[in-house]
Amino acid sequence: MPRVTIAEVARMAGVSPTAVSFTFNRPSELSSDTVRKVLAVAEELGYAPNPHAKALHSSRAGVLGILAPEAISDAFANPFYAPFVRGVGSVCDEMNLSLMVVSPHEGSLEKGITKAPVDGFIVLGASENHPDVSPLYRRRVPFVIVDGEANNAPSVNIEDEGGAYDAAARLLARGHTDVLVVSFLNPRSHLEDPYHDIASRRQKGYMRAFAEHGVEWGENPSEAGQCSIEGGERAFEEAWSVGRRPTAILCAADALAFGVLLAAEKRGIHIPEDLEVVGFDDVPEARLSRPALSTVRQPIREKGRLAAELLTAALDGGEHPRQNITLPTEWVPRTTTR
Amino acid sequence: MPRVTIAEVARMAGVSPTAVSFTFNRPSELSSDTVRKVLAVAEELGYAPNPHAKALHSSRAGVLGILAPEAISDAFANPFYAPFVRGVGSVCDEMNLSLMVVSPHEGSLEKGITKAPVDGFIVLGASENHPDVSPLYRRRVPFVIVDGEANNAPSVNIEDEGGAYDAAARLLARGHTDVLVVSFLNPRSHLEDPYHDIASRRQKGYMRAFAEHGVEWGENPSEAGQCSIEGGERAFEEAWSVGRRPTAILCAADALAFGVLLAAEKRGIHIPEDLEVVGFDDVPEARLSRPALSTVRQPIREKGRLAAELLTAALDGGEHPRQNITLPTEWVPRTTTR
DNA sequence: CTAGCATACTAAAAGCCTTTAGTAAACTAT
DNA sequence: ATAGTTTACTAAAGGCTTTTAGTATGCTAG
Repeated sequence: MPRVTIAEVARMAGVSPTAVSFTFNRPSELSSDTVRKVLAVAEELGYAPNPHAKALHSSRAGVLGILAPEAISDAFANPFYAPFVRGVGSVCDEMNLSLMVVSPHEGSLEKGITKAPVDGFIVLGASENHPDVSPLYRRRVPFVIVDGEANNAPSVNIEDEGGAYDAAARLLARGHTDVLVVSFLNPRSHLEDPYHDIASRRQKGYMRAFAEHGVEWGENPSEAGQCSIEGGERAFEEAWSVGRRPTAILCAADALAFGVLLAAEKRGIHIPEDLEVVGFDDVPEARLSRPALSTVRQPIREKGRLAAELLTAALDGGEHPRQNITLPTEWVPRTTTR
Repeated sequence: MPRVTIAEVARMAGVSPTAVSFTFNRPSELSSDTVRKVLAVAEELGYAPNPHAKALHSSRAGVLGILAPEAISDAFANPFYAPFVRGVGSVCDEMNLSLMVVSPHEGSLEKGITKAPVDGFIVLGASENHPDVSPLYRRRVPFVIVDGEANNAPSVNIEDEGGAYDAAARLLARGHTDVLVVSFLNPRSHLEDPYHDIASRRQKGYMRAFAEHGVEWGENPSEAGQCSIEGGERAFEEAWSVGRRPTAILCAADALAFGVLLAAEKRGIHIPEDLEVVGFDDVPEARLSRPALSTVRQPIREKGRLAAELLTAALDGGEHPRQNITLPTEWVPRTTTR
């Protein structure tokens, strides 16, 4: 039993397929009698235009894609994603679009891209000139870069380096001499220009503060691998097990800081008395954690929202508006610092 | 400048469109020389099969849809979504599918459904016989029900009532006589059979425990509206402002409990000494909260994963395997209870 | 009474791909 | 040398819709 098609509805209603199409798309061209009749038949048969055929013709699927650099199940382990999706989603909600998450297929992001029925992409964590992005250029799929370098495409970034510098400087001003930096690996780092991915940007900020305060960078950073709570726990445990005993920890993401907090508690370490901990992002959970996480706030939802707005603008205008936005960060002191 | 089509590649490579199609889909039918030549031309021109055309023909888009009962930006305010998406995503990752989130368009879920280029839906929080679901039946779009009643379609549920009863009974056993219940409103509740949506199921469990312990149900529940941290804060504030002074609070979702915790702290209330708090779900944040949330665990990722597996099975088999799974819940005592 | 114009509708093309059925050439077996 | 098979490829149909260009009807205006 195949799907009901426009032809069947047309036949049953005694009109042409065109009339059925008009009923749904431009009812003003038809007499109201005809519209009523067609709608009745469509309702009875359970007909609705095939979205694929529609998209094929109009090359508008009504879908915004988020291009994630990692597997979906890994991505949403990072608490950054939920508020970001909320931001993108708020635009989708208003414009009646759907939201699609695309990740590498068989290890190849290009395959994921070419198979995805979307109108445009929000590219997360890759620069414009990244190999993974070039298929988008060549296929003329509109896109917006988020957390990556861009000169020709629109982009949304935050003050990664400045925010990190500020947090580190405040910490070091309290006289710490052994500070552990816990960082994560960009899933695309083997290809990425190291100065453009956000982990590197933040690290650069930390290093500048270290240098200014005459604190040795030393063995830093401890690599957590994936940006998740578990990653933070592992990084802490690893550093501790090789005898590292810092008096403060700078985490390049809140997710890592949560892991550090959990692991430190397990070791009976008092925070912030014995150990100060600082995060980055200010995800919604930061104010819930125990103790509440001092961190660098970036406006995550705003970022998602702006990215979606730039994308829809590019979609409508046909032209990339080439707008490169950098959002400010803000120091948020809570109770993991003194 | 239009997109590169199969015809153009064929012309440039000096072969038929069929040969180009075979190059991508059934290369074994072609000599390796031809495949190489076509691939070279395709690469040069930046060609990839148009996903809409492909989906139109094969009626396989390679996309799993999650049908959310609420706006995307509201949905992801509930910390339940991230782990659920991780579960669904793990199947997508393995099978090279993308994941789409569909919410009501112009207030109508049916519009969202008919416009979405997906192969099947995971329906969240609606029963099989819900009006929003009937378009799926009629269009013969495969779907799986999650957190809703189903007899003909496959479904995944948890022991909502049993888990809630257990949590409430443990609490009441400690002699509380004034217990506030904070619940949320199902976004579809105006249409939903009240005994099938999860808030009602959980409430039923609470009520049973109240009755067994001879505790009055009274003014309960306090409605938080949206299932979010902010909703929990509001519900707490509202109850407090009308003079309610319970010694324990049962929250129908962890998100609400987090809000309660935050609001209680603001009022200087000590937890668990002055007030015990219990959640439901055991979202990842529960072990981070301050104090750590005692709650009823449901295997959220597992639930998402199973739903996706049932859906892909239905997609492949053509037939609904009609499997109705109910997962167990588990009491997780942490430090918001004594 | 005829030219001109809305109105209501339709035929056919376009959009891009996959697949079925089929052809031509080269090879194998007898 | 002939029939049969395999290999490598193509023409054309099919999938479903939207849109453009056009037809038939009835109406208005001069």
